[in-house]
Amino acid sequence: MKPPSEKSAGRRKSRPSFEPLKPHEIELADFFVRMAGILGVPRSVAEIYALLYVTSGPLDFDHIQGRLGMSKGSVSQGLKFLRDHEMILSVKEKGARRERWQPTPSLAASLVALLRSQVLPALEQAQPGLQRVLADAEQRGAQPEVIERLTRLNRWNSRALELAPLLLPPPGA
Amino acid sequence: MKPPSEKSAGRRKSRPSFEPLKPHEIELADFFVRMAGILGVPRSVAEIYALLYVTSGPLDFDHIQGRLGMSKGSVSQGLKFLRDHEMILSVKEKGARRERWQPTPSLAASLVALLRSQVLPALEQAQPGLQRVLADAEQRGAQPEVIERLTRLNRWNSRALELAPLLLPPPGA
DNA sequence: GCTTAGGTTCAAAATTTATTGAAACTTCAG
DNA sequence: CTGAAGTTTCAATAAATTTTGAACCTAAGC
Repeated sequence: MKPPSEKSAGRRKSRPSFEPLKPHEIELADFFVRMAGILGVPRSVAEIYALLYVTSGPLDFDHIQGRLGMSKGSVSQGLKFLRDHEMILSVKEKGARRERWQPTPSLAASLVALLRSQVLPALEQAQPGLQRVLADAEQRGAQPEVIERLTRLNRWNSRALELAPLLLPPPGA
Repeated sequence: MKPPSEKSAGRRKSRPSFEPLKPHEIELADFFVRMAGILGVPRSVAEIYALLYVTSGPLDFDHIQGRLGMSKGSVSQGLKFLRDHEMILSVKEKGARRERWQPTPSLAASLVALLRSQVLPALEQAQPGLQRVLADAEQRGAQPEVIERLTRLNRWNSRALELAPLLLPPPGA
């Protein structure tokens, strides 16, 4: 028994009216939302990913919006985020107008890309500042204890920057 | 030239009036704040840690509050957080009333403790739910593609839980 | 060229998270 | 026991983040 459809005055575009998430889908979404929360990724993004993850085929914009009951803006931004971090792929069929999305094959790779994009810039930006702080401390004849700490911090930072490209190969490897 | 001190009517307790952070201290604090941000740790906590980190001796409550220009509540909560995550140590001198704080020797260990406390509970809590979602999918005869994904997710989760105690030994190891 | 499906942008509104400060609690010295 | 230093609690407020939705692009088809 289909729902009577929203006041279809003259039947214009047969708005599909999507189903809300089923319990097992909600449960998975919750998992992704919690995990994403640790990295500061917003709920809506995690929900989109989760939906694509439990769905076998690729989904288009309207399906995502409909099933998650989310605004256009959020879907657009969420897809952008996931795209930028290489967590989803577009599977545009030939001759078709709309794009359809599905998760990247490897969730592991996706997470790595995400981490990369969050941590690396911070490390890079910090580099000169940290060096300056250390130099400053040495020059002012700070306590050896403090110098030691700052030195270690600098070493860490440099090493992390050296290692990063190996562990987290940039787009193209 | 000391500041004239706040309306000292009769000189009661010689309120110390702490210096604001110096440029190099601010720079380091910024670094910690940014890094902390990635893990969702609030600014005030990162600032406290940074201050202890660039200071040679241990600091007491009032010094922290004074130099950071922060409310009592924030300092108390911040210290609690850092304590709970084993990132700072109390060095109460014998016969003294107040506690004095300094960073734990190993920043690495501190970070590990922090991660541990954020990630582990999420993984643990997720375990049963994820298994349920997978069982559900199998029972409903979901697409092999989806089953495959959910299986992998479960494997990941279990492995992470097995490995966790090795890499991140719980308090006492 | 026009029209429009399909998406994006972005300022305003809603929500979440962090900070404050006054009151309450604890503990030690006397 | 009393007094007060030292700290914690927590409701109220402030700040930061997320979501929304309506206006605005942009390319495809006619």
